[in-house]
Amino acid sequence: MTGSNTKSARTRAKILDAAALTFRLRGYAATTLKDIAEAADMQTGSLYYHFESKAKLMEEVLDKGIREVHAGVLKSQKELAADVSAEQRILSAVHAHLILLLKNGDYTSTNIRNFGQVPDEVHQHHIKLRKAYADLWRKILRQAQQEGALAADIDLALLRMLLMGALNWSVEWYQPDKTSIEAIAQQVCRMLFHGIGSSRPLKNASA
Amino acid sequence: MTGSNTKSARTRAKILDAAALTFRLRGYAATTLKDIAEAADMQTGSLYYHFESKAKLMEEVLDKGIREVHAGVLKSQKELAADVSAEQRILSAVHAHLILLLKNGDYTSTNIRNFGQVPDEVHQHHIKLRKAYADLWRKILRQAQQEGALAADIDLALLRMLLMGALNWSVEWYQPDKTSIEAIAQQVCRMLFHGIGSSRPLKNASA
DNA sequence: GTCTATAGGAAGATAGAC
DNA sequence: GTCTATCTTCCTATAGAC
Repeated sequence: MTGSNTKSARTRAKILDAAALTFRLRGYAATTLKDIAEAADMQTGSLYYHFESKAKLMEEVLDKGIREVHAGVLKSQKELAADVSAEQRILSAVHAHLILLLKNGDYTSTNIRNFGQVPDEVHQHHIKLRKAYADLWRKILRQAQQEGALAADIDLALLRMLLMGALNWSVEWYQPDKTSIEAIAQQVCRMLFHGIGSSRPLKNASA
Repeated sequence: MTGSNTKSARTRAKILDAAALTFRLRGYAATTLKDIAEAADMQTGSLYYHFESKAKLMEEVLDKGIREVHAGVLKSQKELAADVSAEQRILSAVHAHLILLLKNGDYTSTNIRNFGQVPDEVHQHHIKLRKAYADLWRKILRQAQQEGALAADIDLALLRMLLMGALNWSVEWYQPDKTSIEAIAQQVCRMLFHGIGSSRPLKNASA
């Protein structure tokens, strides 16, 4: 019945939202079910009608976080015209990742911030989805390299991890009222493709 | 008496090491004083002779983590010959940061992984040291730009945060038996300065 | 479906013997 | 300085009324 619109489904969604928010702010262990219940305007005991444990609740939040960012990046790629450059495709993926992380964000950023510190069972359960998302990026980068848009000697695994790190870390510093997400994505890609050194190709490179 | 070699000081250091290790693995909230005591071969109650609370213990671990990486990067800069290029200086700083994070690492990586999720009091206490470390990087990058080694239109604040993100994230993926830290640092700097695009300046650029 | 009440356990911290 | 024992509090989870 996922996604149905019964009252139960709506309450369930409200709890999940509250959990994502609270987990993101405080982390898994430091979040109590009372915190979540308060954020969802309920009593602690009532949560158990919808979720069997704190761990299961976290599992769903983490899963939804990865699914959202995965779907967002995938969509960004499908919406591109067939003939756009590899740089455009990567810019689009970077932008989509940042949007999901920083704007649509409690689920995805809970995922980023807490993945390392959940109970083993939750961690294990979640690994497959993480890998699937990593595979999407592998594919994007590999294609760019095969087309010759990325230098042949770039280590794609290293590049991917550095890029994910640079992007994911933005949850720690991003301020909505400063630079726009789109501007950040553009600058990331410009530095990435053309380098920060003064000898790099100039100006119109990112147009 | 910090750094003295009395028995008390040695026990204190042993507890701190155990705490850094355990906090890094499990996070602040999920770590119990019993965990720390076990890792230090003591009983829980005995910890209180040396530290007044779990929060104070975390404060010291976090402080030591930043101090170590700050000192390491500073040392890397002082040891360079006066005439090395900006790229060399940054490579050296990147390398030092990674070494502290990945090799000498429980204090620094506890810091990276848990900074967002400690009690407010601990967080507040720690902000100054974080800022001082950020200032060191600001200075390194600004100087490189002033010398003309970084393109004039690079946003240094953004660059710094992206770079810290890319480096710090390595605690999540680094495997000691794969690529060496030195090789990672070199590749990071090569991609960073010259870009990943196929049009970038070739080969000897990083020599 | 949501509430109140509470069981059962573990956590941080303290007291006092040695 | 370190131990054992314990206080107090808070948390997850369950039971049963409504």
